[in-house]
Formats: sequence, C-alpha cells, structure tokens
Amino acid sequence: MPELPEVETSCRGIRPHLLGQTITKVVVREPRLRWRIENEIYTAEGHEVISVARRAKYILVDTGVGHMILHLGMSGSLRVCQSDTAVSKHDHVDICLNSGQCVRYNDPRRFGALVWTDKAPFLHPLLASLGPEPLSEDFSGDYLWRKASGKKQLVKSFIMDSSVVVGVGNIYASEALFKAGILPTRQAGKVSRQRYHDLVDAIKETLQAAIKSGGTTLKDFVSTDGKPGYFKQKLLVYQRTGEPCVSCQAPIKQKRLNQRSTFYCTSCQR
DNA sequence: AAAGACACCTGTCCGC
DNA sequence: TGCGGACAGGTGTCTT
Repeated sequence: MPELPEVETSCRGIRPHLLGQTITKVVVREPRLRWRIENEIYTAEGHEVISVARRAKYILVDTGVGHMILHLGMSGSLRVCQSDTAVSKHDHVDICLNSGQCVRYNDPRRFGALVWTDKAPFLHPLLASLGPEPLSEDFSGDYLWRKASGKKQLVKSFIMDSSVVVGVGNIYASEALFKAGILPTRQAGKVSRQRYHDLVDAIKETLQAAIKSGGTTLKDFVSTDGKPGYFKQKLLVYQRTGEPCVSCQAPIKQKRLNQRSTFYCTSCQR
C-alpha cells in the first residue's frame, strides 16, 4: 500500500498505542523480509517506546536503547490488535506491549524491512543519503530546479529519486506531473524554474490531500486492517488509461517508463 | 558519475 | 477450471 501518505497514516495510527508502552516481546514468525530480521531486534524487549516518527517511507521507533527501522515495501501494512488475536497469513512480526496489544506487521510480498540500529537512525545507511521531506520548507521549486540542472534523466524518474526528494512514489509522481502540466518524459534538466515551482506545489498539494483523506480512516485503524481506499476516488490520471482527462476530455495515455506504468494527458501536459 | 535494468516475493487478473 | 504471463504502491544493487 505504501506511498508516503499511507506510511504517515500508519505511523499516526500506531503512535498512540506505542508511546509510553513497554515492549514486552517481539515475535518474529517469518524473518525473511527484504533483509533477514537480525536477532538484535530483541534488544527492544523490556524497553519503553519513547517516540514513533517517520522519515521518508521509514517508520522509526525509539526505545531508548536503539531504534527499530520499519519499512512497508510494496505490500506491507500495520495494525494494532490484541496480542492473542489469531494470526493471518503473512503476519510476520508482532511488537507486543504491556497494554496487551501488539503492532502486527503483515506483508505478502516481503519487500518490507525491520532493521535494528543502536546509532542515530539518520546515520543508518538506509537513511543517510535521503533528500528532503516533500512537505518541508527545504523542498522548494528553486531547490528542485538547481538539483535538476544538467540532468538528462526523465523528470518522472528524477522526482522519484529518493536522494532528490523522498516520498514521491509511482502513483503520486504521475498525479503531480499532471497537476503541474509537465510531461513525464521531459528531461529533468530541461524543465524551467517556473515549472519546477508549479511541480513542487503540485507534489505538496497531492501528498497533503492524500494524508488528509488517509486521516479519515485513522479512527477505525485499530479495528480494521488499516487499508484505506482513499486514493482511488481522487486520482486524476493514475490507472485511468483511455478515460477522459478531467480537464480536457482527451483520453489518458499510459506508457512504461523505467519499468513503471506512467499515466498522463498529452494535451494538458507539455 | 549517471542512468537504466534487475532483483527480491506473492497475489490477482486477463486471455486462451 | 486451469495455466501462463503480465502486472502491482519500493528501492538497493548491479550493469552499462
């Protein structure tokens, strides 16, 4: 599920259940995620959760003696349930709490990760070379324009590069480029400064709106599996191949760019 | 150095 | 109904 809004929603969903709780047990039923879950993860047992934060699409759980770094990959999800709730297929990990609840990690494709670090999490190799958060002030039109200078890469690939900016996944890359009126096949270095300003605005708007919609599913996060259907209804181009453009009625086109499906309108995007 | 391809995995859907 | 193939929200690593 996870684009950034989904990860943010998951992070907000689990935070109140984790904060101030002691981790009584970490149950690993299937250690073979993207990387094998190392035994160090059990260091967390007996320690209190001090904070739950998000950086890019990583969820960071601070235990005081180290951090859990959690990633949901393509198909991962988290939910909060009682520790004795029957497990379902692909429920790989439980983080059990003294409240009797646990955070349960489910991931059919196992592209996700659960990593332990006893150093500052931002120094971890997975996080060390990440670009700015898309919703921060550091992410501006000027920043993106300067960064794009001389790049021959497609603008879509460019904004999906996590060293440029984090959290722009395949869905929102198409969506934001449509809103900004930029063809995904443009070379990054050939897009004007003004258009990068428009693109940054579009990325921020798109992500913010999605987080807001994700928020509406927050209240029943505990009881449901936390799968929000928020984006489907608001998507302007993604998976709308052949359907009329919301702006000009021309049929939406689809093309594969760097092995990723890409959706756009040839008359609204230049 | 930069850009693109590939790999990791399971589930689902579509055409034959 | 079954089977093969394509595809799916990510991203580290390998190859050009």
